[in-house]
Amino acid sequence: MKNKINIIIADDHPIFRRGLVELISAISQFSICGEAEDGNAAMELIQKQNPAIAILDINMPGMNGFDIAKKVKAQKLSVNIIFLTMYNEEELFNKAMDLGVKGYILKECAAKDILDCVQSVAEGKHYISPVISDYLVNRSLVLKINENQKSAIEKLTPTEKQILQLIAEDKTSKEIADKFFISTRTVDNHRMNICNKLSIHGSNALLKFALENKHLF
Amino acid sequence: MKNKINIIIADDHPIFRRGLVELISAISQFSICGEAEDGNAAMELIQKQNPAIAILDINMPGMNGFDIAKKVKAQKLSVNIIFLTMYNEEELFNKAMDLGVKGYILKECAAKDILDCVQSVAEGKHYISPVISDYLVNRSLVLKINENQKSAIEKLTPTEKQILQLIAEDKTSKEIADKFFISTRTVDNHRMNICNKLSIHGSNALLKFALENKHLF
DNA sequence: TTTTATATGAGTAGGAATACTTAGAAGGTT
DNA sequence: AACCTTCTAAGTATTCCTACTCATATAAAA
Repeated sequence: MKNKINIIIADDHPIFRRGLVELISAISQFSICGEAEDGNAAMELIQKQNPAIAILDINMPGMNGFDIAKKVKAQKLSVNIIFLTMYNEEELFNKAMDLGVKGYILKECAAKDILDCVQSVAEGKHYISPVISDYLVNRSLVLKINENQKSAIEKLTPTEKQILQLIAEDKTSKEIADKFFISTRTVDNHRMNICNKLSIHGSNALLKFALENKHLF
Repeated sequence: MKNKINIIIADDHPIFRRGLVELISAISQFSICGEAEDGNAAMELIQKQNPAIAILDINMPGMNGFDIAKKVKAQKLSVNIIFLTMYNEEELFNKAMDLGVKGYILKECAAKDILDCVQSVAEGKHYISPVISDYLVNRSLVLKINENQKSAIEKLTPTEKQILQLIAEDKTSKEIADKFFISTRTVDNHRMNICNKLSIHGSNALLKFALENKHLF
């Protein structure tokens, strides 16, 4: 391994930090190029050392992990951030994802998990503690809300479904009519029938519905 | 624990299956109510035993894991499915998610991870092997495509951004005008300016853009 | 056989967004 | 002082969609 992966670690618990440093530096591929016990020191380290990865405790004196992630994002620094946290809360996790944090692991995780995380992030991938992967699924699928609509979609006739499909693909009524060699008025009628069956109303209601639910049909 | 959680296990490797059974049945909360070494047997077990959880190998003789998941979905059975697989491929994972599979873990995972997975799924949550959580993030965020548009959004003036925000929230020009006590014509002009800056054209172009990119602003 | 569902087409009305032009007022920049 | 940006506003025209009603043909179902 010629080029080691530079990592900085920030955690205000000395003993935990010590354990983490030893765990990671035991891997020849990784190199700890800095340690910090508060957020401000961590931010300085990131700016000066330009590490590949920064492992940050969320709760720290001075700047917390989120403050650092925001600043990194604003300044477009290249460091990949891993959050290491005690608590398992959906809101914190979602905020972290929005800030582009690459790794999110709980402190209760096994040592192997933490190393896997650093490895994955070093390869440019995300790594999320599996106990919080449920949140991630909630983010990506729209499960609950769409359960009703899902059954409503089943009520549509084949032609109606086809038209809904094309609406989701950004086609106008005229384009759809031309494609099927039918009148735009027919398409209009189908649109209205679909609206009624799905109980949606208002301007561009169908387009909105189609865009938000195209994964369902 | 009065009511144990009933689990069936299907895997065509006897030794692995044996290990899994012992691992899980060691937890008093869990009860193995059936074992199968091929997909058809597994499907029968699910239908007869109505277990809370089915742990399925993807590659099995007869029906594979996906076939079973499809049938379970079609028949609306209440069993929660966990996939246990050797290989780490994004397509398989995405298919599994679409079929409503609750747990997805690699066989290389630690015993603790597998137990955590069963526990999470028993609680109705999802549990995804962290080494594949990257796929999940790719599903939920639209990262790459929107990188260009991200910079374009920066060109908007504060007022324009605010209006774009409200468009994404499903407000009409009139509603936006009323909210800010300005003319709808002013809002119209802002809309047009935004369209020009973002280089988007066509009917309802802004609404489409706003809905697809609301996570960016 | 009567009814129902589906697909087709049209009339009329109005709301909403896009497209393009012009223009005044307020603020800061050079 | 001249210039530029931003926000404000209006005129005019067109396209698209929604809303409601009516009508016909066909095929399936009761």
